[in-house]
Amino acid sequence: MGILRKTKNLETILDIFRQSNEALSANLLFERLHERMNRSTVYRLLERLEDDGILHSFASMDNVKFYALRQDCISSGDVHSHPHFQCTSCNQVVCLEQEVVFPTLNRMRIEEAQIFLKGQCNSCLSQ
Amino acid sequence: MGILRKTKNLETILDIFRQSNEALSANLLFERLHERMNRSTVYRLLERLEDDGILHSFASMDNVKFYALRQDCISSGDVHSHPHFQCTSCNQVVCLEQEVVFPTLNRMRIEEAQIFLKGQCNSCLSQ
DNA sequence: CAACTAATGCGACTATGTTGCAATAATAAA
DNA sequence: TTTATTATTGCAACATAGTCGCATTAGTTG
Ligand SMILES: [Mn+2]
Ligand SMILES: [Mn+2]
Ligand SMILES: [Zn+2]
Ligand SMILES: [Zn+2]
Repeated sequence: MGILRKTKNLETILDIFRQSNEALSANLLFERLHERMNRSTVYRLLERLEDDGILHSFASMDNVKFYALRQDCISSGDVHSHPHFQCTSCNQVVCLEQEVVFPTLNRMRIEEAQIFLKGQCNSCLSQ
Repeated sequence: MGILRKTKNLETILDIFRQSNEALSANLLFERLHERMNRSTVYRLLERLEDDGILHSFASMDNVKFYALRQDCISSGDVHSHPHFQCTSCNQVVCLEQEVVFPTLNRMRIEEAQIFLKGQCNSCLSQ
């Protein structure tokens, strides 16, 4: 798969991700677009951008799929993953820098890992 | 909150959790009940059992809420959490024993943490 | 037993996400 | 530039997970 055509909608969505370092759900994105893009299109573009390796996705604790720009990451035999954090005050979701490595455990082969944290973000703490 | 009345439905659901150490979603539970309990009742009982501290819940990577019996766990200032694991072959979801402690980070106050792992479980690996 | 009210079933509803299809627009070919 | 090709879009209908109001049922208490 991958991006075949560079459309206006695709550029619009990419710009939103580039203009902030937040992670966004399809619905949050849809709201920021002031509903000027069809809901299906938003979902399809997010999927395409993930297939293409430009975005990555993860599930929030509320069972909502979030997307964020993919940073280059280490690859090796072990599974790598960075945590995601949601502030319980301002609700912002962000990728945390710190990479976590999951060593192969004795009794199971780990292939994918997700760490999701909730709490108070720095800017909400200092208010 | 908490359990006020010990009903048949409640016992039925608790028995299913006690008879295996799996984690289950509302729908998986509904299927195991051979649809002999109303869907809303399943959701409501899961919520009640969680409020009462008998079950705990977490989100799977597919954005589905899973429940499992709550084991007694350490409490201290730090946030404690055990990982959850889903086998990509047999789809079983289980709680892992190992506790993970999240120390308070410099720039944010962590209040809740979730680790979700996917891969091959022991019994699927040895086949 | 009767009285009280939590729990249940039912149906309608919300939120999130998916899909088929005809129309549109990005790209390639002429 | 114009035309042809087909990926992308909007739309509507659908799917799945979960919630809620309300009348009925069934634990619990005395
Ligand atoms: Mn991330
Ligand atoms: Mn668990
Ligand atoms: Zn915040
Ligand atoms: Zn397995």
